[in-house]
Amino acid sequence: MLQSQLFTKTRKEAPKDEITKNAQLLIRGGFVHKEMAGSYSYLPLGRRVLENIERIVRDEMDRIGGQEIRMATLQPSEPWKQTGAWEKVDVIFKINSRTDKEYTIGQSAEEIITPIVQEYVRSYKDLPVAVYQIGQKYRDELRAKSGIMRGREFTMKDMYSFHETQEDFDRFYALAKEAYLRVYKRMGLVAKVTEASGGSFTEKLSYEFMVLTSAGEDVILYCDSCSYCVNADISKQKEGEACTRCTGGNLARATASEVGNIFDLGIKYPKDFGYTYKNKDGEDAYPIMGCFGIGITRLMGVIAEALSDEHGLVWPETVAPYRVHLLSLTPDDLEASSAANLLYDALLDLGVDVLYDDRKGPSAGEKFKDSDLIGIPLCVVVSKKTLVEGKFEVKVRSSGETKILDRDELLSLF
RNA sequence: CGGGGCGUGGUGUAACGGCUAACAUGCCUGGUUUGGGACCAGGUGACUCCGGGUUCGAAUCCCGGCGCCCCGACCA
Repeated sequence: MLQSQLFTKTRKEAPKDEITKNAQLLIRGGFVHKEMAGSYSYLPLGRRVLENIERIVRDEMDRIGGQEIRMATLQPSEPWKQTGAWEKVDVIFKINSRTDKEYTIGQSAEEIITPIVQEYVRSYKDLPVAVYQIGQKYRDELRAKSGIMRGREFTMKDMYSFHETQEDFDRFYALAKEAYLRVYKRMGLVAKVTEASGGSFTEKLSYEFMVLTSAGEDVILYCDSCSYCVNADISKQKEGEACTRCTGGNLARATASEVGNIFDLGIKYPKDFGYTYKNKDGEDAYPIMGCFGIGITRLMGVIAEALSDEHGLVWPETVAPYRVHLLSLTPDDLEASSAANLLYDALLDLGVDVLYDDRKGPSAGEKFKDSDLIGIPLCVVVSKKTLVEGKFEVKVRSSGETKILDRDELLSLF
């Protein structure tokens, strides 16, 4: 991508009403545009980041047998009334057509997926099954906040699984847990599996996946020795007390952001919809159901919060909008600009995603500032200074480490 | 939803109740520059969030609305 053609521009200053780092940096870098409180548009750079996050999530869900679908976002009110959610869940957006028919726009999809699976999965031979989607969710939050981290519209991966037995659910839950932890790790984040309330879903505990960040809205207590972690909301223990799950560990306290969760739904939804399958003995039985969420847009915000520095964003390679930011410092110099053009083409030939700052106006300093702000992992500088020896400067955004390489050395990095 | 704060060119700010609403940045022209948001000159851009009211006179004071942010509550 030629940066001279990129329609978004960076900004020196963030809008004054954005306090959180994720919103400030993402707006300044031209990744997102705010439409209203809790609702953002994703611009070229931001859209590419989201796509990369989605790719990782999709990859891991497919790996544990998830089947991707796409459910309707505009949904009938009836199934929501059937389960009681229409009255009980206050974040549901309710809309009326001009003929006064009631609809909702999806805030979750248990009410949609259960009847779909019911139609096809009728035998124990068809179980277990796990189905997921990645799509927009809409929740009538009383207060949107924290930039893109808590909006009224957001992107979520929601997976639903159906099982014959509790044991089989537990087996799949363990698989999903590992997949979730891989998802976060691949994005450069460290998540903790946290015991939490099941909300209005279930009496049982649920598990939340928490990334430690000061921008988070949850408080967790975690053991400094074992992997035990609990949401402070439901913990009977306090910071500094001894861990009850291991010997020698003490509980530490931290703010964190929830980037995923798992609920054991039991047989609530199959019961509500009269969904039974035939078991081995030919009897009708309710499948046990689980739901598994990952906040895609929130992950983008958490990465922006957790991995940025005073100069701007620092994207991990796996989610970065481009892999290389190629800066042509002296585009008016014929020799330098043709060297940059050749390098750009060579990188494209190798299949490397490159943002090429070929702009003629901005000074060298401005290009460096922009590059730091946008946060692409590798910055390659083409200028007369190093070109006299036939070399290029390569800078790693995260560490600041710099190397002077010739063309072959540079291309061999990819 | 309770409490607090804030609404002025695209963005960030200024302006005692009183002159043509100022400055920076951005954007456009031209020139000069090119290793950390460089410089010079000219230009563009605002019904001061909306609606009422007070006043000779309102960006400024009062009332109502709307919007945004923060704290809390809430959070499938």
